[in-house]
Amino acid sequence: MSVACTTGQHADHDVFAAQCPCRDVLDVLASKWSALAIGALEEGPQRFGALQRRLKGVSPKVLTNTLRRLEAHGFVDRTVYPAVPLHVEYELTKLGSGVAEPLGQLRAWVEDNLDGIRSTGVEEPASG
Amino acid sequence: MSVACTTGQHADHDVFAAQCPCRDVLDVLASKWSALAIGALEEGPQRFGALQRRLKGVSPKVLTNTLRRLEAHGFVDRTVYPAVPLHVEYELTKLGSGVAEPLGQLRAWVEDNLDGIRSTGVEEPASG
DNA sequence: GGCCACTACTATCCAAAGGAAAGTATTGAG
DNA sequence: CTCAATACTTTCCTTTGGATAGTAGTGGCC
Repeated sequence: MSVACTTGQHADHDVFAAQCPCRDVLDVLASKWSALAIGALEEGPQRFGALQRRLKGVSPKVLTNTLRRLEAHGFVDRTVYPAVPLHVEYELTKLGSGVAEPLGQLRAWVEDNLDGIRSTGVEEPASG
Repeated sequence: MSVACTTGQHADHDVFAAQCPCRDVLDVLASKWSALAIGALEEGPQRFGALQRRLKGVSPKVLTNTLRRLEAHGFVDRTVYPAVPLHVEYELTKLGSGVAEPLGQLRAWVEDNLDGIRSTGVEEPASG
């Protein structure tokens, strides 16, 4: 039995198929900022500003976009407290907590194996 | 001088840090086509054309780009057999096989949970 | 009353990446 | 010379990512 995409016999879901909604979902989840945002939210509900500080280097536009996409797919809940100053909280849904596991393993793998990975900025040994 | 990741102690590696090479690696791996390409290559070495057929809907430009990025980071090996017609084979390195695990779990999660996920095409329910 | 700080975005401009379709290079068959 | 096969590369256009600045609402300060 192969261990590839067709591991399960559930329906006709196949990430390798162009027309499967899987593809869309994979596109949303398999992104740097989604993986990081979901990872940050594993620590509990957080506000926009806190997420911005946690995901160092993210611009507010991209963070908003990321969170809205995750919200649209049901991975995070967005709650507005109309207090002063405005207060918005993001938290993982049950679905979001579920996907946080494989995403966390990916992040952990990267951190664990970084030393064995060639980085993008690697220079070719210029001989001479 | 060195950022949190160049010390050799993976305890210092932090994907949430902007300057950490982790970020680069995560960016390469956490993409739709990378996850799919690595998944396809789990089944064994494959040629460009085979990968193109397996990753349904991918354009040759994007597939080339994806494979070259994975190669540059040491996740796949590219072997050219200068026969006629030209023959090129891609296969996972040891590193690639390692990351195939968390990536496979992500793909599997998507396929398993698709029924509970709101798809992209969903419009915001105009309430009121 | 006016200004600043705080919070959460939204807008703008530019560059990089994604995607569809056609073209390139090589060589044997006909 | 064209046809076929393989693996890209090129072109054009749209989408997304990224840096920076501006918007909106209210309380505190002076």
